[in-house]
Order: sequence, then C-alpha cells, then structure tokens
Amino acid sequence: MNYPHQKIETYWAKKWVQDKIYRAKDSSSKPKQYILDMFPYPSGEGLHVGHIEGYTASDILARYFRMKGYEVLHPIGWDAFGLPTENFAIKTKQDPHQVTQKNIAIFRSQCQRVGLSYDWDREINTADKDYYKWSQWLFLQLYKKGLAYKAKAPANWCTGCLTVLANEQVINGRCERCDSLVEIRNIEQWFFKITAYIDRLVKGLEKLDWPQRTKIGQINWIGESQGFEINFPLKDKKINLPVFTTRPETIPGVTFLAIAPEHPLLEEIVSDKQLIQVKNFLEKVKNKTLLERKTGEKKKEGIFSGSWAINPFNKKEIPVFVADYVLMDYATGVVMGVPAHDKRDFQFAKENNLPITYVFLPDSIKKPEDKPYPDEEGKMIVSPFKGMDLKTARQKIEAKLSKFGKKTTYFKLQDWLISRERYWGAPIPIIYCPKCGQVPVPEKDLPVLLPDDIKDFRPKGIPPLAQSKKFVNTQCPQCQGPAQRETKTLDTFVDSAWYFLRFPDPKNKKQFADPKKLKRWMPVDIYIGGAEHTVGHLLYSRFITKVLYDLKLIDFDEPFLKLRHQGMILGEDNRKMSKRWGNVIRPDEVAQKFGADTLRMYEMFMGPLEQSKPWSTRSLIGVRRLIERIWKLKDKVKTKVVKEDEKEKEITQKLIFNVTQYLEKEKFNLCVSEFMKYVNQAEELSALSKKWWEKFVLVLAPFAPFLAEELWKQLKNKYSVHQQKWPQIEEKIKEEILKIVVQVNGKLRGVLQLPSNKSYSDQEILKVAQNDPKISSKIKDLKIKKVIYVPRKVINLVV
RNA sequence: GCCCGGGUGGCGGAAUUGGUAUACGCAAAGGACUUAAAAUCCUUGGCCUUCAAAAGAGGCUUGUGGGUUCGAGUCCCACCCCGGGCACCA
Repeated sequence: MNYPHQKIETYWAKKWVQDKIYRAKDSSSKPKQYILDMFPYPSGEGLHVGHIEGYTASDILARYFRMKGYEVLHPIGWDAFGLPTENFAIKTKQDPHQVTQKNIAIFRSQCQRVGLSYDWDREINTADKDYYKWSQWLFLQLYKKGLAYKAKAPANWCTGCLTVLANEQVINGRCERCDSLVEIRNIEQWFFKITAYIDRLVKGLEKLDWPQRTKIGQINWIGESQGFEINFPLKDKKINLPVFTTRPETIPGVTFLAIAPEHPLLEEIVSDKQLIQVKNFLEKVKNKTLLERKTGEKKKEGIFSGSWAINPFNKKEIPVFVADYVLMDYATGVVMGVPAHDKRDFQFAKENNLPITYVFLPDSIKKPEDKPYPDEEGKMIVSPFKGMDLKTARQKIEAKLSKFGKKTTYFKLQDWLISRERYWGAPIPIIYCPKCGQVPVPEKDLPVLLPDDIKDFRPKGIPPLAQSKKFVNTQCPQCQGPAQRETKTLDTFVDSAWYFLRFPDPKNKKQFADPKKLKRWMPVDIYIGGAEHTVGHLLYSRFITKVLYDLKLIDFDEPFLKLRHQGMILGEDNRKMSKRWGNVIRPDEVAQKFGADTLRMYEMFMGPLEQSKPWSTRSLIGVRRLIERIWKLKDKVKTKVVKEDEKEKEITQKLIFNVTQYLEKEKFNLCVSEFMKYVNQAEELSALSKKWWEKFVLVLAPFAPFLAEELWKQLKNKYSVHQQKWPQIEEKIKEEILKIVVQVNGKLRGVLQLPSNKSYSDQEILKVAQNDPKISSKIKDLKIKKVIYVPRKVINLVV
C-alpha cells in the first residue's frame, strides 16, 4: 500500500475542525438544506459500522449540497440520557455524568476521524442542563394544554430489578438485563396525549417523502378500526355492558360476553355465588406474567361471572364470562363472543362448552363444519336475513340497533408513557403540595436540576431521585409552603422528540430556539437513520412538532420532509454482528488499517443504502485498491495541454453526469461504480490534463474527502476542495455512435452501428440491417410480416 | 395469523417509461515480473452443445408454473422460499 492514508487523514481531520470549514451560517443569501442524522446514544461501545453507513450517506449529501451552492446545516449531538448510558454506568460502577462525558469524547473523535462534516459549534447533549431545561419546558407546555397528565396505568414491571422498564427493555417478555420475567402492574405514570393527534398523524404522512413501509408501519401502529359499539343490558342489574365489534352483522351469533379481568365494572357484575371462583381466577391472571399473557401460548381461560346479559338484537339471554384474552387497554374491554365467526371466540367457546351459532357461510360452503368462519364474504343463513349478503345485513342490523349503539372507531395507539423510575433523565418539573395539590414548576425556575448527591443509581422499585432529600423537599410555588418534587424522570424519547429543533439555535438561553432561526432552517430536508425508530422516535417527533405548531411556536407541522433508512450491516458470516458470534467489525480498526476514505467508500459500495448486507473485508480491499489507483493516477497529470484531451473530457463528463444523477437518487453504490469505471479508462491514457483532473477531484470530494483534499493541495489550488463549486458538464454528452439492436421475434440477432447525428425511419434501418452481412444471413430467407421500430433503440422483425 | 420487503453468476450487486440481462467489484483460472512470495500488471470469464482445429455458431438462463405483449428480470394471476415488522386489537 503506497497511499499514506494515516498521515494524510489525521492531518486534514484536525485542520478541518480547527478551521471550522463546515460551519452553517444563519444569515446567508444561499438557499438552505438541513441534512440530519439520527443522533446516537453515546454508549460504551463507540460508533459501529452501521452508524458510519448512515452518517457517511448524509455526509456525502451535505458535502454535495454545499458544493451545489446551498447553505447546509449538518449537525450532530448526543442522546445522552437514558438506559444505555445508565446501564453502562451501573455495570462499570461509574457516575453516569462521567461515563457520558467519556463516551461523548470517543464518539466525537470517531466522527472527526472518518471525516464527517458536522458543524461542531452546534453540538448538543440532551443530558446537559442547558438542553434538558427545554425538555422540561416542553413538558410544561403540554401540561398547560392538558396534553400531559398523570394516571394509573399498566406498565412493564421487572420482577428481578423491582422497577418499571421501558418497552425497549423488554425482550420476549423478559428483562434485558437480568432475564427475569416481566409482569404488568398498575402504577401511577405520566402520559402525553398523543391519541388526541391521531387523525393528523395519519393524514400528515401523505405529503411526506418517506419510505412506504415506514408510513404503513405508523398507520398500522396507530391501528384505526371502524366498527359498531353496542350496549348489552344485564338481565338482573341496571348495568349496560358496552361492546365493540367490527362485525355487527354477526350479532345473531353471540352466545356469550367476555369481559377483561381488569374491567372496573367487574365487581358489580359478579354474583355472590361466583364471587370466590372469580376471585381465584383474578388471582391466577394477576400472577400470569407478561410473557404468558401476551406472547406465550394463546390458551384462553375464563370463568362464569354469574351474570346474564340480553342480546339486544334477539333478546336471547347469554352468560357473561371473565376471560383473560380480553384486553382492558383496547376498545371497551368487553367482547361479544361469536364463536362461529371468530377464531378466539371459537377457542374460548370450546374450552368452556358454550354453544356455537352460525350466522352466515362463505359462498363455497354448504354446511358448516366444526370450525369458525371469519370470512368477509358470504351469505346470511339466519332469518330474517337468509340469503342476504353481509354488507346489506350489516346495514339492516345497525339500523335496527340504533337505540343500543352507534358507529365507532377505535385505535390501537395509546397515550405515550413518558415517566421512568430511573435516575439518568430529566426530572419531571412537577411539585406536590399538601394544600395546592399538583403544581407545575414555574418556567422561570427551570431547569429542575438532576441531584448530584445520589450514591446508588440502581433502581430499587422507587425512583432513585427519592433518595435525595435536598432534591425532594422544596417549596410550593403557589403557597410557599413545604412541598415535594416529582421524583420520576422523563423518558429519553422526550429528549429526542424535539432535538432537531435545537440545532438551528443550540445555545439560546431564552427560548428553545429563535423563531427566525427556526424559519431559516426548519424543516429537516433529509433525515437518515435506522428503520427501528418507525413507531417510536419518528412518531413522537411528528406529534411534538404538531403540538408546537398548534401553540404557534413554529410554522410547520411536519419535522422531516424526506426520510431514508440505512440497512443493517451484517457480519462476514451473514449473521447479525454481535460479540456472541465474534463477527463484530470495528470502524476504528478499519480506518486505522485501510483509511477512512476506504471505509466510507466501501460502505457506500456495498449495495443500496436501505438494504441489509454482509461485510466483506475482501471487497473492502477492492475499494482500497481504487484509492491506490487514484493516488497513482495523479502522477499522470500534466500542466501542459495533453494529446488525448478529447477522450479524457468524455470520460470525465460522463463521470460528472452519472454521479450527479445517482446522488440525486441516493444511489451511492452506483456512484462508486462510476469512479471505478473512470479509473479503468483514465489508466489507459498516457497523460491527464490539469483541467479535467481537477473536475474529477471535485466529484470525488464528497466521497473521499481526505484524498480529494490532498490531491487538491497537490494541484496547488486554493484550500479547501470542500468549499469549491460542484463541476458542471460543458455540453450534453452525445454518443457518437448509435447502436440499434436487431431482433427477430424478440430474439437478439445483431447490433447495427450508425452515425448518431441523424434520425432514421424504420424502412431505412431495415435496409441497413439487410445490407449488414452478419444480419442479412439470418434474415434473408424470412418473410417479414411486421416491423417494430423503437427509435434509436431497437428494431424487431416479426416473421 | 396479518402487514411490508426480497429471490438475478461461485459471492456483493447493475439493468431509464417493458427494448442487447449479468455494469462495477470480489473470488477464480492462465500468463508477465520475482530466487521465491506478497504487491502490481495483462488475459479469460453465466450455463449447455459427440456443432467447430479455431475464430465462431446455435440453444438455454433472472425462485416455480401460467398469462399479457412484436418483445418480460421489469406488468398480471397462482404457488414456493428467505428477511423484517406487528401480533389474543374484538
């Protein structure tokens, strides 16, 4: 290896940071581009190759747009609060503050080492009091609007760690840290009312340039379900049980009702006779872990409540069961059991010996077998609807039941649980006063600082902040009497749901950001990050943006106009990279050994950005060869005019044209191919001209910024190559020779080469084909029935 | 189970609105240089053919089977396989 990457790359990396050449100017007459990466958790592991992939892609775009004449905002920060850092701190017995500082220093130097062109003056850190002050402020804005509220709600509870866990900490019903079973417990928690924004969260997706699967992912997560809500009166009690169904036409087939074990009306429904049995059942359900109830075997258990309900459609009496397959957190928490047309109801009916009444049958079925028919199409078989299609029957039944119910829509999405009983997060700015009750901390008193007198960060079942008397005991902002602070902290997803709004004005002490600067930079034009954030971060960020829009604090209601995901980089063995398999590739080592430019270009060359693909050190070496060959090519550059200028002009223009096109479509792998094609051809030339070589170096600059800067310097051009204009092609590339494919019945028979400066009719082309010795021998005996000529491309002879 | 993606050489992957399938790279084989190796450079390269000495010629080929079309990797239908997401959502 002749190219001294180590020396060149470390030199320029340092110089670029010192010279601040990537600074984004707030006031500039240029049009703007805001190109953003999903900021990382600064874990103890350092950046991995997956980060580098997405970050390189956005870096290339940022550099490209700068050269195209845009003022580019390309910032980075650290999602420093939250579980990854906290867990690492606990594991290594350190203070999370120090761990965070250490890790950030590593991440920062790694970013600089691979030449990411961030504006380091805008670096943010969510664990910094100057940042989380505004996370707390955001909470207060939602609180004031009634969009933040406290309620008792089921949460994941780790039976080993004695704490609430975030959803992302629960893996297959078990705690990720101690592997204990996770169960559901009813605990007081803070929520953001994201459900109030459902309609706009769905509708807003339409205008976004996002991957379709991500949009569909959000829509499915929101889970709109249109149906009918019906009240079932109880026989002996003055209680109506509301039931939600998407299939009201099946109501003649209801043979039981099933109510969730947690349902608040349950107490009133249970008869004295059944009381003990129901209590035993509830005890059993309570002891079921999350694993058993939600992800384990779908066995359906239940017990008769002792009450009977009346089917409002046919006045039949049906038993009310308590059943563990009915969920309290969806719809009404009561299900009408139609075993004939629902798989779960069928299973429950079988296990509890309940009758099965068929309401309709699919068209292909004459006689029902002993199984459910959940089909959407068919003919009714119960009077008075016999022979009627399901849609009509549904309308009739809905009309008949209008006194008992109405059309209703339910959603799977629930309010966003934002509180955590953890140390490493922003304290929730609420004070509890024995006189005034729940009082928000006045904005002027922000930030509520995270106490630093906590010795033991380990979660113990109560929030660690409760240990600090200094923190907990305070004054009520209203009556000045003694009061106590909320000890829960904000989920780290709250921090990351607005961080993109801070980059336009990261040091503002008076506002979360100056409206003028927000207007200048927002919204984000291109956002790149992993697809795993589809229903978390990306949904939360859209929600918060809409809230701030409604508060008239910003003038746009979608934060990210264009979104792209990077795929997962697998190990060389095609498995997910993990310590367990010993297949982890460390970007530092690759940069050290082969150079950052090689690492960047290789990761772009691997394949389409969004695709998962395995690492290959051999292919990486192939890209390193490209770097070497470029380094060698520079020796051919002559300051004088060279003979083969025309050829060089042609290949360089083609490179510029193709790379530009591919960049616009984010096809980075094809850009790298174009460089290889260029080098293959340039090597055949005996000399290269300064004029065209310069253009080559400019196109190379976003991809291999170090090599390009060095080559630019050796041309004795003005520093920096990254502040130059993107090269234009002088004229449209014209192919000298027109190639026309000759087919017979669609099969290739030859290729004609004609001067491209004139156009031809099908008859002219046919004549040329007949005169071509190779082709004529194949077509001379054939009777041509039809000629199809696609101008300048193909002529197909049908015989 | 439901919802998304994908199936193209030995491998990663290219292929404008349907118009020369396999660009570019890796690996491989042969050769040059070398005492030797590495590195580098040159050449070959989908598969098949008791067609051919060879240049070549012909046939087949984008998971499988059908269809539309002058022409299908690309469009339509059915099926198989792989990856991802959601999952007792009434």
